[in-house]
Amino acid sequence: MIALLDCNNFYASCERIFRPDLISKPVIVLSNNDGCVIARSNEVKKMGINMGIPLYKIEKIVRQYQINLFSSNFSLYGDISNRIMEIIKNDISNVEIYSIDEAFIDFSQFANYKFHATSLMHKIYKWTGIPTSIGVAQNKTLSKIANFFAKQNNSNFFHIDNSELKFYLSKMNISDVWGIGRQYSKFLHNNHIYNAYDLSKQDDKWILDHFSVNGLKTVHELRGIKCIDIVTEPSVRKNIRISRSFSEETTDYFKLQQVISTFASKASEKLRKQNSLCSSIHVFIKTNKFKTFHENYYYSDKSYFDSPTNDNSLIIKKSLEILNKIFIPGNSYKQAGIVLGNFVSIDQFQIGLFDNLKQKNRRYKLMKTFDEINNTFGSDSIKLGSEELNNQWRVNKTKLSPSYTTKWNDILTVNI
DNA sequence: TCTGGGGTCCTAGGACCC
DNA sequence: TCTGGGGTCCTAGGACCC
Repeated sequence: MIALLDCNNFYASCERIFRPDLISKPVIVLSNNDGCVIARSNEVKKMGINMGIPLYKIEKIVRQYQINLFSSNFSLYGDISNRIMEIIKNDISNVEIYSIDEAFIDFSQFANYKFHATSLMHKIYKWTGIPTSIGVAQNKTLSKIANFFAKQNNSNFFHIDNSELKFYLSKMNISDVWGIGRQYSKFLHNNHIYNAYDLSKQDDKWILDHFSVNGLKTVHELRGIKCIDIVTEPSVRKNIRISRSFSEETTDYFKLQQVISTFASKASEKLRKQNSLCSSIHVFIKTNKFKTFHENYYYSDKSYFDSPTNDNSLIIKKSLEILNKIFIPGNSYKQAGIVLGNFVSIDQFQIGLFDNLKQKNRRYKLMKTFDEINNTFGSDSIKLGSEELNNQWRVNKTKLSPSYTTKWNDILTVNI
């Protein structure tokens, strides 16, 4: 038996931890630059405000119902998430942290699912203030569905037995099934398949012809067969991507150089954290796609390193070379990003024929010290000269809450 | 009139997830 | 005026090999 634990309206709930006055009031969390809605409290969901809608389209309703808006505060959400996952892992060993607010938990050792689920949710709420719900079923896909019903019934817990599959799957819209996205839904609708039960009855060959093997796994799981395992070991990233939209468009090459340098530096820091070296780097800049009707708005190129690296300055240097190639003067850019790829583990690194080992070791030590300083004294304590000193023009977060749990300066003061 | 068979590797693009 | 960010996996097709 597999349980899916899901934090209810996670980002909105995080904002409420230190603002209990907002409990049962409408709360929205916005994307970077306060652009789109990325999390909604139940009150907001009931108003019919959809996920991903741009803020400017709902301004009237926001004013009318006095919805509380927040800029996204990922250091807060990440920290709360870590605490929740620790609580779960303390109790149960076989856990897959699936996303910032979800975990698959092996429940097969338990006889009384409801008892264990309820006590876990109770503990999480007591220790962190985050409300959660748990769905239990035969496999991952079905536990997602059970969780869906837990939320729908406001019961926080739901168990689906294999004998009840027909009943519940028939009530499950095809587009709400895990693994069925917009394109697949459209295709299935065109073929008169509307709910999860319909899908589970389809012929294997037909599924394989129109979907990938993952589609077939989903269908088998709907039939109650276990196909997708719990992955308890956190996997090493295969790509590291950093990109941002800007609050103001820019034509300034120098500004873009600073932005790309900063992204390259941050990405290489992540790379070092997971003990990897990258062999390729991909840089892109975009003009405003909502304003560009005639031509291409996406400019990018990819380049390879002679020898895999996680050296800040090499990665920055290469990224700026690419920027120089793709930059077109006169264009007004709205977004930029970099992706590091083709990783090798630092332990399995093959020394190149022309590598200067002594130099490499010195750089390695330098990077280590660089990271140690930033870890000890806070990120951005030191950075390379080509990076931005401040990025105030770049990202707009006017409604940012304090980082209550991760910054000394933001810690809560209690007056007695 | 007419051009084999069997394989690997890489990449771009498309699907999905949160 | 104002539209996010960061991932994974699979497949088709091209290039190349013998």
